[in-house]
Amino acid sequence: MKDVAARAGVGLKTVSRVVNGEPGVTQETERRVREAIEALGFRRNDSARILRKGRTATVGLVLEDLADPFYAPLSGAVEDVARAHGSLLIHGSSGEDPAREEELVLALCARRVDGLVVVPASSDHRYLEPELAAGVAAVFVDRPPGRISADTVLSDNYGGARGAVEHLVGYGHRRIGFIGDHPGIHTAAERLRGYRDAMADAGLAVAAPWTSLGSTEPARVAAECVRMTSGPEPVTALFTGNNRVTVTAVRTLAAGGRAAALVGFDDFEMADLLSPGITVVAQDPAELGRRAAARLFQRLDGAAGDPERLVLPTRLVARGSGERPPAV
Amino acid sequence: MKDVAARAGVGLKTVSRVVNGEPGVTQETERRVREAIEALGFRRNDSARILRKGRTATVGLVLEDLADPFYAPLSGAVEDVARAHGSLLIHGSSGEDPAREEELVLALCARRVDGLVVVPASSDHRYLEPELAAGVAAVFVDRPPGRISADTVLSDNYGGARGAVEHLVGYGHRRIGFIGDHPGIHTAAERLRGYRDAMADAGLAVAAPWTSLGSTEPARVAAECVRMTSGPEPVTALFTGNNRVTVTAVRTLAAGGRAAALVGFDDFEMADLLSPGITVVAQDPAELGRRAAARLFQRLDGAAGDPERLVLPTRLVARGSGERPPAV
DNA sequence: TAGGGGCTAGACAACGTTGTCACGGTACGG
DNA sequence: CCGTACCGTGACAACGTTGTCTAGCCCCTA
Repeated sequence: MKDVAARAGVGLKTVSRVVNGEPGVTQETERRVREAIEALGFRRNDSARILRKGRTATVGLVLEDLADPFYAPLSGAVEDVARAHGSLLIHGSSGEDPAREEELVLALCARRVDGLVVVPASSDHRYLEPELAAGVAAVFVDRPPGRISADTVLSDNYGGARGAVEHLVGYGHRRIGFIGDHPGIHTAAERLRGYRDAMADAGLAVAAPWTSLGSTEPARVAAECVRMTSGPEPVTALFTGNNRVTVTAVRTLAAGGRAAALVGFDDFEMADLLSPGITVVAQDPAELGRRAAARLFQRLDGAAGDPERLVLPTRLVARGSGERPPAV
Repeated sequence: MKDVAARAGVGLKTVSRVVNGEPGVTQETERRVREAIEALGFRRNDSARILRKGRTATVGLVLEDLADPFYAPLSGAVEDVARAHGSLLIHGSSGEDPAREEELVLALCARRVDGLVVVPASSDHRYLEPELAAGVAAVFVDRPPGRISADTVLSDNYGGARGAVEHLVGYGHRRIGFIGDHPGIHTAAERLRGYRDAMADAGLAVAAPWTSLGSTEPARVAAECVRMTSGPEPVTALFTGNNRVTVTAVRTLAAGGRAAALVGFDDFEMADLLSPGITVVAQDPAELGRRAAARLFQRLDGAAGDPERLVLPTRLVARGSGERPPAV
C-alpha cells in the first residue's frame, strides 16, 4: 500500500480510501491510485484490516463430517446465509472427537471469527466461556451444547422416533429392533427414548437384544442386523437411527434375503426408488443450517435476550418399507 | 497480552514465549504467566500473528457446491490433508458462477491463505497472476485452469466416457443418447468427446437429437430423457454425464416405465441396490482432493518445477443397467 | 576476586491497515 | 474584502503479535 501511495504520489490514507470506496477522493486522484494498484498488482491485506477493525466478516462451522450426506446440505445452507451477510465460512470437521472439536473451535476463535455454528461432539462446552464473554457468538445445531447455555437449533428427534415406531406398530409389528449411534450422542439418545416410549405406549415389551447403540461402522451395523433378524424370535421390523445405519441395513437385508420391515431416521437420495421405497423420518438439514446461521447473524447484529432453543419438526415419509420388508 | 504481562509482572515478550512454547523461560515464570492467562481468559490473536509472520496456516478451497455428493468427499479429503499439515481450511462455493469464483478466490487471497485448491467455474484465471506472483500456491482439481498454467489434478473424463459407451455398444446398443452438463464445463466437454469418439469407432452415427448438453436441473433432464426415449426412433440406451443427471434419469425412466439401458458418470450411494444396479463410471473424488492437496503442500514446502497435470483413471462398475433397462 | 560465558528477560520496532485529526485551499455569504 | 464553512488530503497512532537486540544475573573458572 505504501508502494501504491508512492507511485501515485498520494498519501497512504488516500489509497485506503480508494480501496474501500470511501467518499472524499477526486476522480482524478482515484484514477491515479487505481492505475498504481493495477500496475503493482496490489491486494489489500485482510489480516491487517481485521487486526485494525476487530471484525473479520468470517464465521466458523464445526461439524462431524463434511462428507456425510446429512451434513453437506446443512453446511451449504450455513454458507449461503453467511454469504448473504457478506461473510466467509471457515470450516472444520471434528470426526466426532471432543478433543478435536475443542481444538478446532479454539483455532477458529483465535482467527477471530465473528461467530460459530457448532454441531457438538463434546458434552462439555465450558471451554467456550471465555470466548463467549469476549463477544464471540455461538449457535449449536443438531445437538445441544453441554454445560453452557447457548442458542440451539434441533430436530424433533424424540417425536420423529416415536412416529417411526408408531408407524411400524400400526402395521402390526410387535418385535421391533432399534439400531442407533453411540448413546452419548444426543440425537441417538433421544431417538432411543422415542423408540422406548412408543413401544411402552403400545404395550410392547422391549427385549434387550432388540436395541443396539454404538458405532455406525457398516461391519457392526450389518452384524447387528443379522443378529436381530435371526434366532428363534427375530424382530419383524427394524428402526434404524440415522442415514448411515439405514443404508447399511438396507444393504444387509437385501444381501441376506432377510425379511424385516424398516423405517430409517433421515431421508436419503434414492430412498424412493428402492422396492419397496424406504420409509423414513425426514429431517431438513438445510433448514437446520439456515435457522442456525440466521440466529447467529441476529446475534451478531446485536440481538440480545436469553438463548433460544428451536426444535424443527420431522416428517414421516411412508414409502412402503414400514409395511412390507424391503427386498431387492 | 499486555494485560497478561502486567498481571504476571513480566514483559510482553515473555508471555509470547510461553504461549508459543519457546524455550528460555523459567518454570516459575511460566507458571505465573499461565496463571495470568487462565485468569484473564486470554487467547492469542491470530490475525496479529499472521500479520507479523506472513504465513497463515490456512488453505482455501473453492468449488461449485459443497452439498453435491461428488464434491463433499473431495472437500473432506482436502481438509484431512490440510489438517495433517497443521492448516485450517476456508471454504467457498462458487455455484458455477465465474464472477463469484473470482470474488471468492480474491477474498481468500486477501485473507492471505497460503494456498488454494480450486474447482474452477471460470475459464480465464489470469486474474490469479498477481497472486501467484506474490507467492500464493494454487492447484486446480476436477477441471483445468483457463489461460494460465498451474498444477492440475483431473479424472480421465474422456477415457471414462469412451469406456461407458463401449460397454453399451458391447451389449448391442446402436442408438445411444448422451445427456450432459453445460458444454462450457471441461468435464462435460471431455465426456461428450469420449462419447462421440466411441460412437465413431463403433461405426455408429450420432443423430443430433441424441446429444443434449445443458443445465442439470431435474426438469430439463427429465424432459430430455422423455424426448430421447420417445418418437419413432427412440434411443435404447442413455449415457448420463454426471451424478445429478443420472439420478434424475433413473427416476424419470422408472416413473415413465420407459425401457432404456443406462450408464452414468459418477458413482452414487445405493446404485447397487436398484434393480438392476446402475452401471457407472466411477471416479474417486476423495483421491482427487487428496492428490490436489498433497501437491499444494509440496509447493508450499518449496517444491519447484513446472506445473504438473495428473490424470486419475476412472473405473467402470458394471451392475446390470448397461445391459437391461432399469425398471422399478 | 575478577572476568567470562550462558541463560533469562525485557525494550523496541515492525507487520499493513484504518480512525482521528489537522491542514491548506476553494467557494460562498455577509 | 474578510470570515466561515467545507472539501480533499496527508501525518500519525494504534490494532496485537513476534524477531532482534541488549541488559542483567548467576555461576564457574583462572
